[in-house]
Amino acid sequence: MKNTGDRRRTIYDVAKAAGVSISTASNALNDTGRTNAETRERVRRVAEEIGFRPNALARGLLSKRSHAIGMLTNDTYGRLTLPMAAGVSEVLVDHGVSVFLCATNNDPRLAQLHLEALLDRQVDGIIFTATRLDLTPPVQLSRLPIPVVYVFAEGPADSVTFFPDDEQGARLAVDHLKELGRSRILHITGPRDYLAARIRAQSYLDACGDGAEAMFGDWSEEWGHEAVQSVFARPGAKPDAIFCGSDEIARGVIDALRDLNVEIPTDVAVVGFDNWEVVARQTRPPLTTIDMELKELGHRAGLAILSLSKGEPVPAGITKLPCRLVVRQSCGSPLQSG
Amino acid sequence: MKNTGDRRRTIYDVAKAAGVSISTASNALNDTGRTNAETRERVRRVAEEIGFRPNALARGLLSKRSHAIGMLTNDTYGRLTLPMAAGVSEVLVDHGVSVFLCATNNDPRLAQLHLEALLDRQVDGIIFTATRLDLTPPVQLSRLPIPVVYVFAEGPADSVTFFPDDEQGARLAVDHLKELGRSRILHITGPRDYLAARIRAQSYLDACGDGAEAMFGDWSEEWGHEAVQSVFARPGAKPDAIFCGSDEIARGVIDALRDLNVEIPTDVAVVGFDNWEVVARQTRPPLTTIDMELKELGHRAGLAILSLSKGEPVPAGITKLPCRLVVRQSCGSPLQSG
DNA sequence: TTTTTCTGCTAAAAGCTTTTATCATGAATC
DNA sequence: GATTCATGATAAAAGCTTTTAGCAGAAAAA
Repeated sequence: MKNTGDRRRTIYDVAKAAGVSISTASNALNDTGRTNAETRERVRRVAEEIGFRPNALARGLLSKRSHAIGMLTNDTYGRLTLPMAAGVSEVLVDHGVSVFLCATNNDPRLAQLHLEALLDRQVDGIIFTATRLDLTPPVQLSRLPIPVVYVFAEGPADSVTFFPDDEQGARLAVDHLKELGRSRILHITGPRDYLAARIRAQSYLDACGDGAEAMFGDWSEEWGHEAVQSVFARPGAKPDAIFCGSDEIARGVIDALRDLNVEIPTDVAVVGFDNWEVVARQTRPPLTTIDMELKELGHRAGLAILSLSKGEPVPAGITKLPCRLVVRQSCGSPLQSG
Repeated sequence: MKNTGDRRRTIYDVAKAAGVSISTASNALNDTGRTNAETRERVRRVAEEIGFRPNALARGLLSKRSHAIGMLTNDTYGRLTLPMAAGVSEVLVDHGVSVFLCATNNDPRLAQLHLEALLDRQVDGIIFTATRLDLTPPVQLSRLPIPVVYVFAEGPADSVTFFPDDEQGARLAVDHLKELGRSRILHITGPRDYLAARIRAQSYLDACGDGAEAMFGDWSEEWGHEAVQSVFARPGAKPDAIFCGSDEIARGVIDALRDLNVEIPTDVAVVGFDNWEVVARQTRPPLTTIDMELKELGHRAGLAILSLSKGEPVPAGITKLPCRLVVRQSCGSPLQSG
């Protein structure tokens, strides 16, 4: 007889069926107060039998913790957001915390609406995420009565923020190329006004020293193509490796190299950035690239907001999570190239 | 003096500040009962001043409607889910309804956990979405006390389900090619065990009649490439148009054609399916393709679950939403080709 | 035996809102 | 002047849970 009635079972039903008071039922179920072991077991069995599940609304109303958080994103496309959101949700579901997803489309009115809805719902915290590091939220998040964590987005100075470690990621790519014996490494990346592009480029320049060249453009395949054409058209030594600021750019680079009959990886090795599987797996040859560990970023943000919502201290400032090198075939193996 | 205290303002604070009772305050704010116009205004002004916002938990507890819904997805990647989720959220936020996003990763345990959490939260309904039409949920959704809507996923016979109209979408593609004077149209698509692939293929065969050929394979670029190579390697007439089952396949097709020095669109026109902008915009030439209107699908699903949760009737069965042709440059214009 | 301590349980309050039923008050009707 | 009516306000209940304070009974200590 599992909850066949039309109305949800309440703790009152449990108490009645077990022949105890409501408080005893509550104590038995939550292991609070003093309860006889035998009674406790009976209450629990009855609760199970009639399919009792506590009402999260009533619980939240009393405890002032709703065990829900809001995730505010201004990414419409979802390539970055969904893996992070899945990571957040995955790590929190085991703590009984659910996630409201709010897509703001970067529209301040929509963002404000979502924010108010979240506050009305007494969420325990908010995770703000964007599609780029240096984008501030479309709505004021700084004077909120609940904690806020920023992931892949710029927060105020003293806020808790998680970034992928673009500097380390870029170094990973360059070091990999160097280990394979490449020395003339070129960097083709996105627009200079993207913080991530600047960080990666600087890291590349620091690692490669003299002769290094970073070409800024768009986050597009077209730009990768165009950049390679211009580099191979001009006189002078040609690069033997290209480190790209994104997988899309890498894709354009690979296409252009093929058009020029340049062999990959024999003549030129290519490394991408993003590990956007659907692109990186499909290039010919499959692309060696840098994974930003978006899901892990989500895990960390989720745990951070969880701690903050419990009042536990979390170190403020920017935490950079290491990227991971994913080796496929666009650089060759050390053996091949050696 | 906007809520500078440490605790949220309640209706009790409003009542006190306005010098009325709690019930009067509630009536004034919600336009219920009988209230003097002057009192009503005063209460509202005070509420605004002290920054009162009703507690959704208390409200939901009483009304038994939480004004929240759950969205259960088994898509890890997010290319389909996030646009739909954004659509759902966008249409519901104006009705004061928020969306819990639950990524199940197709793991029954995780799905069960999420489902229970949603029920505990008294959500007003659940939207289940998958990455393919013929995938059933990883958890039992049929005997729930709340309505369920299926989007882009297979539901039980009498359920409310929304699909993109693959048949019409395929016809849109074929008709477009025919209008441009193409007659030998080939279809390269994904695995035969995907319902969507079968529907699109059948629609194509119906529209093209004799000589039409549908090649089933993978949803990958590689397969598109491979298929083109084999077709152009065998003797006989070559196609003057290729309708692809996905943009990724189309991308492989375009690459292969370029390798073969076949001009696009002069020699062969190409149409894709998905309007996955990041792919479709980046092919050379940019891809004419079919958009499944995922956001609109989300809108409709959101409105359906809203109606159902209010007890309003919603026609059961599968509703197919029309796809849209997005013309770029991979088919040429009627003028060019005419 | 009387007092203290412990055990197991319970009544009641609190959390915040909406709704129902009730209560004054002044105006209108008889 | 007595009765009805309409108005504007209010007290209290309901929704479901957890927690606090307290109560009875039994066991232990005096």
